[in-house]
Amino acid sequence: MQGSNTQRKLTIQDIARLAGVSKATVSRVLNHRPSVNPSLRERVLRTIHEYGFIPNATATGLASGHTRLLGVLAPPLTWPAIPEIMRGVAEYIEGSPYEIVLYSISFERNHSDVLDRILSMSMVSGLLAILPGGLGRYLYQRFHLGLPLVVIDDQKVPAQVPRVGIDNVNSAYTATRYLLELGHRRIAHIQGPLHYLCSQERYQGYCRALEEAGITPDPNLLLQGSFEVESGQRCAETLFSRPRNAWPTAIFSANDQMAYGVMDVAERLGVRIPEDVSLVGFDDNMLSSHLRPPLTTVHQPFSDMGFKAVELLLNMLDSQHSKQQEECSIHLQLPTQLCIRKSSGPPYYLLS
Amino acid sequence: MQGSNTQRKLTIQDIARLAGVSKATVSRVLNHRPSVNPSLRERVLRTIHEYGFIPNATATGLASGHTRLLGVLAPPLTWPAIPEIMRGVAEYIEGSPYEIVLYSISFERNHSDVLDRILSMSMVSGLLAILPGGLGRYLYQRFHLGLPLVVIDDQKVPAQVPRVGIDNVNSAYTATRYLLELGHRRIAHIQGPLHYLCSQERYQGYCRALEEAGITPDPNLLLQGSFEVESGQRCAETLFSRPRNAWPTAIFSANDQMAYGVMDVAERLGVRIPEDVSLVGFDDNMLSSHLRPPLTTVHQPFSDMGFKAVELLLNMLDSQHSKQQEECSIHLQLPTQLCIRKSSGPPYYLLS
DNA sequence: TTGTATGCGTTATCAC
DNA sequence: GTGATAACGCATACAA
Repeated sequence: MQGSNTQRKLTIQDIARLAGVSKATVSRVLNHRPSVNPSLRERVLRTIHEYGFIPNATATGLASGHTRLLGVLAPPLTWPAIPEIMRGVAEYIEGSPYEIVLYSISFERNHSDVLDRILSMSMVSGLLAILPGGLGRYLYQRFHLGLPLVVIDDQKVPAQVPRVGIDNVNSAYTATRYLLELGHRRIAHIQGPLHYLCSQERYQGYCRALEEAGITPDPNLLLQGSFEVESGQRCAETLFSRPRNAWPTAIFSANDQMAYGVMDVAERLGVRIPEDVSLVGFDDNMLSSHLRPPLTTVHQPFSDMGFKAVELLLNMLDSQHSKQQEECSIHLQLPTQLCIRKSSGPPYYLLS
Repeated sequence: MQGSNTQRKLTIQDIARLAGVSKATVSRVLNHRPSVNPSLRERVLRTIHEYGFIPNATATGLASGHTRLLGVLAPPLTWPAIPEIMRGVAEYIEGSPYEIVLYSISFERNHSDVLDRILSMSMVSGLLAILPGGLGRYLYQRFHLGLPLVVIDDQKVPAQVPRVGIDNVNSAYTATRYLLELGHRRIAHIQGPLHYLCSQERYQGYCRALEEAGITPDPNLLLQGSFEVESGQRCAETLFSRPRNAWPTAIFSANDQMAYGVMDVAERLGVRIPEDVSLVGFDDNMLSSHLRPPLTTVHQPFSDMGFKAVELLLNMLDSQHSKQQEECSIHLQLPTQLCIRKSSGPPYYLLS
C-alpha cells in the first residue's frame, strides 16, 4: 500500500508510452496547446480517455507554479448569510477547473498568523475574503504585494481592492422610507455593531430618510445590537419596558436575526406585529418568509454576490497570467430589494 | 511578476544556506525527525523563524505523496444541517495541520465522473462524505481500494465503511411516544423521501411506538414529503382539507423544514398549534426555537457529528501511515435529544 | 510540430 | 547525525 488507492496511478509518462509519443506532447495536449498535430492529438486524447487518466494536481501545481485552488476565507457557516453566498460560489466553481479551500475562521481575534501561513504555503492561487473583519488590513497589504483578492461586503477597503457588495445606505433609506409612507413617525432603529461599516451605513440611510421627512432622529429610538438574535431581544425588552406612549410604532432592524429577537419578545409580551408595532429587517435570510408573521425585509442577493465574486477572482487570475493586469478599481454593487410581507403595516392610530 | 507575491519565496535551500547546513537537515527539522543534533536543530529553527519560512505545500505534497488536504463532499450548504456539521468540521480542522477542500455538489444526478476526477487528482488524502446519496456506492468501492473515507449519516453503507450518525429509529420512537403520552391517538407522519434510509428508519420508529400503544398505523395519516418546506405545505393542505373529524391531533414531521410548511398552512387556515394540532419535527435546526410557536423537535448533534467524523478520518490517516490499518468496523452513533417546546401539547379533547 | 532535458521545492535513500 | 542525490509528476525552454 503506497498511496490512497492501491493500483499505481498512471502518469503522463505512461500515457506517452501507450500513445507512442513523448511526455511533452501529452502535456501539450492536456494544456490545449495549439501547436500539436491533429492526428497525434487525437491519438493521445483517445488513450487518455481510454485509461481514464487524470493529471496529478500536486505535480501540475509544482511545475506550473499555480494551483487550481481558490481560498475562501469566511466566518462560521452558521452565520445565516454565508451558506447563501457559498451557494453562489459553488455554482460558479462547478463550471470551472478550480476547487475551493475553505478557511472557516472565527474572526474575533486577529488571526494574521493563520493568514500568513495560508498564503505562504502558496497552496491557493487566489483568495475570496468574506467579511474578513480585522483581517482586512493584512489582506490588502498582500493584495498590493500581488495576491489576487476579492472581498465581499462591508469593509472600508482601499479603492483598488476588488470587492462586491450592496448599497447599504440606499437600501436602508428605501426601507425606512417605506415605513414613513405607511404613516409611521416614531421609527426605532436597532443598529448593528459599530465596527461593521454596514451598520453605520444602514444607520445613515435610516437617518437620511427620516430627515427628508422632516423628522429628527430620536436618540431614544436608536438601540445598539450585535447582529445576534439575543441582542434583538434585549433591545425589544428595552423598548417595550417603557410606557406605551414612548414606544415606536415601527422598528427597523439592521438585520433579520435581531428582528427575530424582537418577534420573540413581542410574542412573549403580547405585543402584536404589525398591529402594535411594525417590524422591518435586513438580509432576507432563508427562513424570514416562513416566520409568523413573515418578515418584511431588505433582500440581499447573497448567492449572486458569491457568484460574481468568484467570477471576478477567476478573471483576475486569467488576466494576471496574461500579464495584462488592469489598474482600474472594481466595486460591484448588486441591487437589493425590499420584500414587503406581513410584519409591517400602517401605525395603529391609522388603522380603521 | 512571477507568482502571487512579488518577493521570491524562500525555499528550504535558502534556509539551508543561511543556517549553514544541508537541505536534508532542514527537512528533517521540519518533519520533527529525532535524529538531528539539538544544536543544529536549534540553529535551523531560529533561521526558519527569523525569515518566517513556510514550506511550499505543493512541493511537500508531491514529494511525500500525500497532501494535507481533506475533501469534504457535501450537499449545498443551504441545506440547514450542513452549516452546523461544517462548524464541527472547521472546529476540529482548526487544531490540525489539515485544510478543507469543499466539494459542494447537488446530488440529484450521479456525478460519479466528478468524483473520479476529484479522487484521481490525488489532491486530497481523505474524504468526508456528507449525505452522499447515490454517490455512496462509488465511494465504498474507492474505500475498499484504499481511500480513507468517513461517511456522515443515513446511508446503507457496507459495515466496514466508517460512519457517524444517529439512531433514527429510536429517536423517532421517542418523539412519537412523547405524543402518545400526551394522549394523542391520531398521529400523522410526514415522511421524508424514501430513497433516504433515515426516512424509512424514522417511519419505523413512528410505527413501533404506535404499535406498542396498540394503535395500527393509519395509511391515511401517512403523508409523503420531500424534506422541503413546500412539501410540508402540501401535506398540511391535504390533511386540513379533510373533514375536521378526519384530522390528526398531532403531526410528526420527519424534519423541521416540512414542519415549517405545516405551520405556514396552519396559520393561513386558522388552525391553532398546539391547541388544534400538535406538531413535532426532527433535526432542531437553528431557527426552530425562534418560530412561533417554538417547535418541539428531535435535536441532532450536527456539530458533534462533523467534529467526530473529521477526528475519525484523521486518525485513519495516521494509522494508515503507520501501516496498522485496523480492520474493525466503526459506526459512531451520537445521542439525540427530544426538545419539548410550545408546538406540542395534549389533544384538544383533553384540554380543560 | 515534436522530442530532450531541465526545473519546480520537497522528501527519501543512500552513503559517509 | 549529516550531506549529496535521486525521486515525485508535470511544464517548458530549447534543440531538432
